[in-house]
Amino acid sequence: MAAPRTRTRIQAKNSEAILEAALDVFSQYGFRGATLDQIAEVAGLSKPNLLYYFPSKEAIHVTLLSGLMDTWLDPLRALHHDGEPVEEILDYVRRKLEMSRLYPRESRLFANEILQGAPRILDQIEGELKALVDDKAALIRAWIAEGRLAPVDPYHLMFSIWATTQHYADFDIQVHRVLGQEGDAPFAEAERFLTQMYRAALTPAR
Amino acid sequence: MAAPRTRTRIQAKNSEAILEAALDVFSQYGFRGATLDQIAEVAGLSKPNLLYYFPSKEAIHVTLLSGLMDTWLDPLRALHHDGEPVEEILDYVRRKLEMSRLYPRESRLFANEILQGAPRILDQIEGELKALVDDKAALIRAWIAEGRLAPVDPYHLMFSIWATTQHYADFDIQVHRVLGQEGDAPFAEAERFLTQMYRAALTPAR
DNA sequence: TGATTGTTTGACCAAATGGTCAGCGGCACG
DNA sequence: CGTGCCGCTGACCATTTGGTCAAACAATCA
Repeated sequence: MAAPRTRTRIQAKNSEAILEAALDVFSQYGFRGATLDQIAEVAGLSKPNLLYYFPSKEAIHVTLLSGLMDTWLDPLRALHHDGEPVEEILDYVRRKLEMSRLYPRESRLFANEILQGAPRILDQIEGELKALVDDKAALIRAWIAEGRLAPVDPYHLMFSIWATTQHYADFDIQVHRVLGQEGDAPFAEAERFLTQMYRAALTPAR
Repeated sequence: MAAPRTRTRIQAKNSEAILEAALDVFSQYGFRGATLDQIAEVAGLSKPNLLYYFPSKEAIHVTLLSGLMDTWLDPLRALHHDGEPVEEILDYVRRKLEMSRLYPRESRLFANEILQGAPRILDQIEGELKALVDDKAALIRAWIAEGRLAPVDPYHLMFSIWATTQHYADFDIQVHRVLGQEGDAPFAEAERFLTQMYRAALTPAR
């Protein structure tokens, strides 16, 4: 829709390069802070050429966000009702943390957008996202009713998982500076900590 | 330093109005996305008048951030070594959550700055913040050594507290839309959830 | 080869943006 | 009451920004 249908190789290559560059720039400066010139430079294209592939700055941004939401929800979709509840949720935490490690720019793009009031993805939040969350909240409530999970508010449980895992992508600079570490070390530590915390909080008393 | 020394009443009033307006605008759009015209309009002053009180856009931003860091660390400073460790930390969580509820703009301003690489507060992060965190981490380690707290990584514990509490300010729109609620209701629920979660995770096995 | 379609760009534009400045008005105080 | 400083503003400026367009250039295929 926003991008021309990817027919030729050139189109495929350049559209990809633009989105890749835009992800870099938007995720760092937010929508209003990013400029087409920056994106063009990172993409190795001229500004008019960008606008040959996308009708506007906003179209690039929207394309990125839409394409992203789907991927972003995958870890939650994979929360299945078979399996041990506590371990299922711990797996979800690990998948979500892995997303932060592998796709920090995507996480920041999201954070930026929501910080600014989510003007371009409110629909998806109230639609897809809410529907999926409601669905999984019901699953969690069922587990709790069966006594297989400590009684916790499923919505705030999910919020806390989002917050703690995305923190390592979004606040990456702070984490590294406070720890005085570099690279992926914090992620390994975070996995241990979060596993331990959520296991303690979710294991039902017996 | 950045603002002229507040001598007269007019200066006090206008400097305050400018910072208040700037907090509004910067916290919503980030530094690059905010404009002086916007700030001036919100403050009810003319743009040249803004620049009579502050030498530049950046000076306003820096003034806000510097003044903020101190307040922001207060809840952590209040973590005392006397008292029951688990309850001390739960109090800290509640204070931090209360900050998010009362000062969401401040939280977003911070989030925006860190998302963008914290160019203007890296020093304070590596200085004040790190020093305070190191100090409190030692306190937590001592509690653990005494067997009064479950053995957890103190740094990642603090990260998780920051993440979960600030989430309710920074991702406020998402929280409200997913819950289908308005107002402060999510904060009351969050307090219950976080208290429960951290109590479970921090209470030592016996 | 030539015609057609797809791709790229330099030059340009209007609007917005951060910032300047000369001067005007008003408040305070001797 | 006058004079001097504080507060304020309209007009202005250079630069940046999103976006346009005609024309040049490349790829493809009959």
